[in-house]
Parts: sequence; C-alpha cells; structure tokens
Amino acid sequence: MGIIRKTKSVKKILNEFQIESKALSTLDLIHRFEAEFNKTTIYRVLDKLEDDGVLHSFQGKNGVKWYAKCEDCTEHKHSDIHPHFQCLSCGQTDCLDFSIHIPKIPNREVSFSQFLLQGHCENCMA
Amino acid sequence: MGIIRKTKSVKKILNEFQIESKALSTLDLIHRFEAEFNKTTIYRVLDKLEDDGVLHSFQGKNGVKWYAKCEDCTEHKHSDIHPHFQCLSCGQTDCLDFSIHIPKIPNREVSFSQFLLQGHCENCMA
DNA sequence: ACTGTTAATGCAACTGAGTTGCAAATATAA
DNA sequence: TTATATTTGCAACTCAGTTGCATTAACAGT
Repeated sequence: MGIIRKTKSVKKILNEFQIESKALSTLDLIHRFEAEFNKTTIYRVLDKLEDDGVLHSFQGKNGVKWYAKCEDCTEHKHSDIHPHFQCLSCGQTDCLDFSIHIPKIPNREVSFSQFLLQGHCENCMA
Repeated sequence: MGIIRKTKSVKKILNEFQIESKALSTLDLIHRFEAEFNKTTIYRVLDKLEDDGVLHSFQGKNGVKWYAKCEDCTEHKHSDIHPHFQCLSCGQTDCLDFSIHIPKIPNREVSFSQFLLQGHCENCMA
C-alpha cells in the first residue's frame, strides 16, 4: 500500500521525526498526539510510512516498537546492519551509523537482523 | 529471589529445555502445559529460572519473549554477545554459539545487547 | 513419619497494547 | 465544485501479561 494522501496526521507525525533525530516509540507518539489523533490513526500512519520506506522500525527493550527515519536504510541489506542504541536511564533511543558484519552461518540463510545495544547515553553516564 | 522449591512445574518446564536444545517462547510453554499448569505459574517459574541464571531470555520476532538454557551465558558479558536465530518459516529459534564483538562507541556505555538474526533454517531453505 | 511454616499455585479479575468494522470526514483528481 | 476513494474516529474487541488472595504443597525440624 503506502501513503497516498498528505493528511494532517501524516504531516505532523513526520514532523516529529524531522525535529528530533532520534527514534520514537509507538506509545510515545500516541501519547504526544493523544489530544489530536486517535491511537488507531497513529498505528495506521506509522505502518504506511514504514511500507513506504520513509521510516523503519525495530524492537526496543521489552518488545516495544520503535520507529526512526533513517537515510541509509536501503543500503543495509543481507549481512550488514545498523544497530540501535537504547539508554536504560532516560530511554533515549537512536540509530548507530556503523554496520556490523554478520559471519556466514552454515546451513542458514539470514534475511533480516536486529541488533539492539542497551546501556547509558552521554547524558546518563556516571 | 530465585527457585527455592523443586516443584512439579519447575521440573517439567526444565525438562522441556533439557529434551529440546532450542529456545522456547513463553506462549509455546503456556500452550504445552495448558492442561497441567496455569499460565500465571508458567510466567512466574520462567521469571525465577531466569533470575537464577538457569535460563536466559531474549526478544524474538514481534517482541515475543523466548527463553533458552544456555551453558555459557556468564562468559558473555560487556561487549561480547551470542546472537539468536529465528526461522521465519517454521519459527524454530535457537542460540548461535559464536560471539560478535561490539566496537567501542564514543560517549556511550554499553551494558547489554541483543542480536536477533531472522531467515531460514536448514529444513526450510529453498 | 508428622507437623508447622512459608513458598508456590490456581483462579478470577484486571490492565493495557494493538486490531477490526463501520460510518463520517476529508484529500485529491476531474 | 463535485465525485470518489482514502483516511479518520469511535467503540468494541482480542489477547498477552499482571495482581491479589485464598488454597495447596514442598521441605526443614522434630
């Protein structure tokens, strides 16, 4: 499918990713727009933006779904991935711009990968 | 906390991990024992076995929680991890016994990491 | 083996994320 | 401006996971 119409919700949601260069969780977005948009709309818009390749998603801590606008997503295929980092103190989550090479695994065919690093960001380091 | 008593449920659940060397999801275990144990019990036993270091957990596809008995878990600390593999056809999920080195990231302190590979296992490869 | 203590269990009710169907609203092409 | 097809809001629903509490069962001490 994909985004067909530039509706208010699409524009506003995309704007959130524009002004912050980090990842945003579904729940965070639902909360930010709870006065303005129904949660169903948020789920649907995020789904479509991902289908369109505008956003990509990944699982954070506790299986929570995060979205980020990532410029170089199409490059990262097969055995190269870009990892994500989630701060365990403040929760800030973002893409890391290096890639990790996955060694060939005998008798397995790897098509996707997810790499989540958890720890403390610059602000939250002791 | 941790396991204090060797109850029927603890023994039976551990046995499942003994006879299969792969990972099992919470839902799979709840289903396997639905006639025998309450789901609350399954959740609690798995929690405790993880606290005890007998099992370790990780997030699979769609944020589903998986558990596996992993012999060498304590070795894998800081910047070395062992990845997990999930087959997108049959769903079989297990630990991979190699480790991936995580490059130092400036201004971030990494304490945990999760690495999930998805693709096709030996049986499901075209 | 028996008993008392305390952890473990089952149950029912609850929470909260995510989904679905449908009627109303709105973006866009003509 | 209008027609039409997409998008939205709403309400109801599903389902994984949690909680409180009364009952059951493991096990240490005798």
